[in-house]
Amino acid sequence: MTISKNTFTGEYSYSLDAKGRINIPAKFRQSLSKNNDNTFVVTRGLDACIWVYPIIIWQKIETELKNLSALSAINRSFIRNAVRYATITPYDKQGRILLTPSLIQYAKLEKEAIIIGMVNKIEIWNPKTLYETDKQNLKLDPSTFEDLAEKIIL
Amino acid sequence: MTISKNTFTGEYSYSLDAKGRINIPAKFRQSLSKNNDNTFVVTRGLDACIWVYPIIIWQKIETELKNLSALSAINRSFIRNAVRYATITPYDKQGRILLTPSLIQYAKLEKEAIIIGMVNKIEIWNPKTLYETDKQNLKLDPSTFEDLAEKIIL
DNA sequence: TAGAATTGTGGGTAGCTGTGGGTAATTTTC
DNA sequence: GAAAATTACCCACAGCTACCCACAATTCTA
Repeated sequence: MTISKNTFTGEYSYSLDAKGRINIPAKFRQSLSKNNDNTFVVTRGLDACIWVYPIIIWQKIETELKNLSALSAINRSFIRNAVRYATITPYDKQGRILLTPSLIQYAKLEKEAIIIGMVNKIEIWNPKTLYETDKQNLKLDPSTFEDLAEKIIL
Repeated sequence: MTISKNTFTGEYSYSLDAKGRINIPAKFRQSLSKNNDNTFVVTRGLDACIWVYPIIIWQKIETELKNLSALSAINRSFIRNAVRYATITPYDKQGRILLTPSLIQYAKLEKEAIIIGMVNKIEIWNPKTLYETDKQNLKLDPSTFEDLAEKIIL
């Protein structure tokens, strides 16, 4: 099989229900390798969104974090945000994961949500916040974008 | 076999059906190497068209994206824009791929569509848009082409 | 040139997906 | 320890998608 596992692409529109559950797109679930045990890890993203990792990938990240120097301020901040709010969440028979109230509040999620595949992780956004963030990003240094694009996009 | 694999040339006219499916020219499918599993990746082009990659080629892009650190906001934004419109699509027994409504809208596709081989990827255009873009490009500074000519031997 | 195979296009349907809600089990509170 | 609140697990169902078949037009072959 050539299709790579634990890799996610595409943008989907889903809805958060009254119980705080949200469906993970079927395509994403099918992309999971079996040793994930139908389980994700959800945590705060560095943007105002929720990050969802296959548990296998998350375990690698944890290992790397242990090796990071605690001296750097950015590392400390990253560890604090990423690890502290991380929750292990298996999905139910319908393919939904349960989000904690804290994460829902952090991402300002309401009923409507955008789910984006980010290659090795998944992002869950409030559509409005995503739109605002997109607008902000246009102001980032365009030459860096072009450098990246020339290197990566064929 | 002399023609190199995963390489596409020529221009074809095909039609998008009511379900959003479009046929990939048989010659293009035959050019695919077997490890593609009859699968393409479709995404937004930089022009108002749809880009179609053999999945093997796309996976190189994915690998590069995975190596970008998520600590940088520019990287995150770049990854998001690069993959958010990308969908993995195997073609059916008749050789058709399924386009998402979002992509169809982006390329302003109607029933008639032009499919162009662009060496390592394929472009799908609305004929009108292609015609307009061609006209625009004639107005570009001819020295741009000369710069390219120095880099690439035709 | 005639027959055979392939190609492009249309449509039907079984099964899956996304969403809502119910109930029993568990935990919390007083 | 009993009542209340929360959680985990189950079922239902409408809408959609993936897959299948059909067929005409074109291309290939002998």
